[in-house]
Formats: sequence, structure tokens, C-alpha cells
Amino acid sequence: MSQRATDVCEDTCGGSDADLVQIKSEMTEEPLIQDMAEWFKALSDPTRVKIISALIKRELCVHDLSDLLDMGQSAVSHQLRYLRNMRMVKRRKVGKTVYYSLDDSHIEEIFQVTLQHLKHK
Amino acid sequence: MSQRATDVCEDTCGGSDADLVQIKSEMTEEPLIQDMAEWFKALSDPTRVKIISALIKRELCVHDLSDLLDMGQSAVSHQLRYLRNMRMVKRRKVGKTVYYSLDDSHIEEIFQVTLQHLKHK
DNA sequence: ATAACAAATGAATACTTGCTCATATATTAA
DNA sequence: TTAATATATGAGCAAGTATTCATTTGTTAT
Repeated sequence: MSQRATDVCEDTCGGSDADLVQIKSEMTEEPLIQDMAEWFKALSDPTRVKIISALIKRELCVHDLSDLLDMGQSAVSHQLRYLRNMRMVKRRKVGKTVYYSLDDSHIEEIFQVTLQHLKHK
Repeated sequence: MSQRATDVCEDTCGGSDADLVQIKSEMTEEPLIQDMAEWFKALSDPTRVKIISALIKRELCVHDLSDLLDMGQSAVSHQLRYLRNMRMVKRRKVGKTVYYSLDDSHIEEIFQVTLQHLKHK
């Protein structure tokens, strides 16, 4: 048996169904919701948060990041690809070395806001 | 064989090892990194983003949310518990009905900042 | 009491994810 | 050329996650 809300009751719940329709129309559109979730997901992993927090300080190569995070080169590289696909970081190649830096001006802002928020909880 | 950075080379990489130590000391501390990742993870799921975006408009009961998101009551309830554990939403019980609302003043701010950011990309 | 409804919860499951390992590619030096 | 270094990448796997289903709890009405 389906548990779908629409199957259960239409007007039994005390909720004011009246402006539910209006809220639905005012709500953020589906594709933007998806983008938002994806964007936050990029920041939902400790390794990626560390990478971002390091790149906020300055541009760093994969080796340096691997060193700083005390993690395998492969793991770091995989996460950097992830962040690059999200257009949060960008690459700059110098010889054998690839330097990564932030590619999103808003990240630092949201990062700082969130950090301050979590500190004062 | 370990792929650990420290095992590979100590000073071969072009990265300026000099102030790597300083960056490490300046980096956000581990527990805060974890909190941050956890906090963002709460916003990394479309269902939870929808719930938040609805609750930004106004307080809603489980049934209304289930209706609005066109999702099973159980699924919504599970996610609400998640968000409640994260102290992002709070409950208010009236008879059989439980009303949920935002319990974090910063969520809306970060939500709006991120939304604007994604819109202008 | 019983029935009806709203919400919560545990278990099961299909799906996702982050890491490791092995290997490949790219660049530089000898 | 070969060797060494820096990074990238695919496969595999262990751990985590979001949903569904079935059931339970709590509340109101009859």
C-alpha cells in the first residue's frame, strides 16, 4: 500500500492547505535545488573541506596537499578532480607540477560565514 | 607499497616546503573541519534542501511537507529527524500534528548566498 | 473501550561514495 | 634512449545513505 500523502488524506490534516499551493509556487525550482544539493555535497567531505581550507591560504601543488593532509597522492588527486569538475578549483601546470587554486570567489565567503556560525554555537 | 607523500620524496617537489608548516598551523583545526563537513552534508541532499527551502517560507507539518515534496511520509519523517539531530529544524506539537520550523538563524543566510551564487554562474 | 489519523521508527535494500592499489600519462634530466 | 618524478585514472571494495515497507506510538473523536 502506498504511503503517498495524496493517497492518505486530502484535507484531514490541520495544515492550512490553502496557501500550500502558493508555497509550492514560491519554492525554489527543482533544477536549482539539485544544483544547490550538489554544491553543498562538494563541501560535505572532510578531505575536500581541508583542501578548500588550505587553498584559501594559497595555491598549492598536489604533493603539498598530499603532505598537508597526510593522505595518499591518489586520494587527493581524485578529490581534486571532483572539485575541478564542480568548478571550485582550477589548475595551473608548471613542468611536472600542477598547482591548484580556488576557482570560485563565493566559496571563501560561504566558508567563513559557516565557520563563524559553527564556532559560536 | 604505501603511496604516502612522505614516503615518496621529502624535498623533490617544487612546492615551497618552507611555509607549508605555517599553513598547516594556520589551517582550520580538525574538529571544526569535521563539523563543517557534517553541516554541509546536511544540505547535500535534494530532499533536505527542499525541506529547508519550504520551511524558510513558514512552519509546516509533516503531512504538508510530504504533500509539498510529493514524497512518502516516512521518508520525510526520517529526513526531519536527521535535520533535527543537526539542530537545523525544531518541532512544535499540536495535538496529533507536529509542526516543523527552522532552528538555525544562519541557514537562511547561507541558503540565500548560495542560491544567488548559483544563479549567477 | 474502539477507530481513525499523524508521526516516528527499525529493518531491508539498492545505490552512492571515498579510499587503495596498480597502472598510465606527462614532463624533465641524464 | 632510459630513469626519475608528478599527477591522473580505472577497478575494486568497504562503508555509508536515502528510500520503502511494515509496524508502533501518541493523540483525538466516537
